[in-house]
Amino acid sequence: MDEQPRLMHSHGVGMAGHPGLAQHMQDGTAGTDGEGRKQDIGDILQQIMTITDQSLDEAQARKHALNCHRMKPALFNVLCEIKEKTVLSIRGAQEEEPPDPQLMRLDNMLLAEGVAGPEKGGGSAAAAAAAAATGGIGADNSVEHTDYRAKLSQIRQIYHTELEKYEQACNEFTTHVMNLLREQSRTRPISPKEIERMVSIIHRKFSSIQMQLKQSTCEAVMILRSRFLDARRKRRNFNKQATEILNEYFYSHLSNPYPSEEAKEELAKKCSITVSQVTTKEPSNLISKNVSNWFGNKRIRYKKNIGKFQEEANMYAARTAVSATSVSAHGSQANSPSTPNSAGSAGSFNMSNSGDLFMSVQSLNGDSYQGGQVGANIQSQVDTLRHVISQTGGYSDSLAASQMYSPQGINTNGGWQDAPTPSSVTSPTEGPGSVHSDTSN
DNA sequence: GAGTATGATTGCTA
DNA sequence: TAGCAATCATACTC
Repeated sequence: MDEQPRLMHSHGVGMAGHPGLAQHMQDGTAGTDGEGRKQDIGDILQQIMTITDQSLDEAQARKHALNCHRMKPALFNVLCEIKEKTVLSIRGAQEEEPPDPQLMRLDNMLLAEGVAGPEKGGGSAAAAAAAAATGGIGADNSVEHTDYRAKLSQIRQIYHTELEKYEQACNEFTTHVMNLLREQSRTRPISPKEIERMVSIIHRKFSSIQMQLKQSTCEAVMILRSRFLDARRKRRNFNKQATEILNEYFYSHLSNPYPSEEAKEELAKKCSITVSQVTTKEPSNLISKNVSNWFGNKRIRYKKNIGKFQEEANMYAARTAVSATSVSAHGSQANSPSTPNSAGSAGSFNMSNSGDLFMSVQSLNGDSYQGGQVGANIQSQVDTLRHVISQTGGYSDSLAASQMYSPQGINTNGGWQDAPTPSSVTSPTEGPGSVHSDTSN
């Protein structure tokens, strides 16, 4: 039996937290004979093997007895030697891992959004950027800005609460495992490296949970951002007055409903179009863009379904006609909306009183109307009067029976005949007067 | 909740 | 680049 010298030799390995054990081991083997030791080791091993079958109290008592056993230090020493030999196998796992690039991306994003790191006003930078994208000013916007910040702040709060919980749980669990290992180190050799490794395993597990938290937080921020920035979600109908003004212009320029840039801006101002209704990416055209949209939609929808717009056209035509008559009768020189594209237009666009329209004066179709300074150029007055006349049967001879009203300016191809710019109006396959609907709706 | 109205966007053309 | 046509997405109405 060549074990004796090894049993006697202590390497002092695996005494973590228990420096006294090494000394105990060195002292514990003196004065024993070979046969007796064999018996003792057999007993100890037997007791260890059966300890799990016992009750907690019994096991504790047995453990205490084992710890006090005279052969325990020798056995412990053997275990230390074995441990020393096998420790090489776990060395590879000890190496530092490079930081996870995905985790870094998530961290960076959370920092940029103001969710992680120091409080930066609840993501005000991001909110400001988003606000800039939608125009940057206006009461609506500030409300949305506040809303965005509140929601971001909520996300931040949840994130930090959860993170704190995870960290606390991680610390508790680590402490628990370390205590367990220290306790176990009384009966089996456990190196500090082994404890470190165990701790790092625990940390890795918890950091993967944290990564999930970071990922879902990022997703929440992205959803919030996209909702805040998505202009389509923020569509607001123009108010009634704005629609009146735009319709007024449209029907009074039916022969050429293509307002110039200046006219668009003037209309936008008159309509008090809010920032939330301006969603172009190009700041230079912020205001007139939605007017362009409105006219674009109007032209197409009017052309597609003239029948549907008949009544509306009559109403506005009548209003404008009355206005023109009134203006003419009073000999006033009303400034009219400039329509550079339309022949005969003159003067600058001025709808200064259009906000007070439609009061007191009875129009041809019974609507009330204020004979104010409605901006209408000569061409548009002619258009309107023709329209009214056509409605009252004045042009009946020249109109096909199916065409209650031949819209001024729309040619047989569906385009506005005297409009120089919309040269691409070629697609309608049915003539004006046929009823379409906006197919998407 | 379904149907409709309407402002905005996208892709294309001239 | 403006405008058309189709489409989307939301608001509004019943």
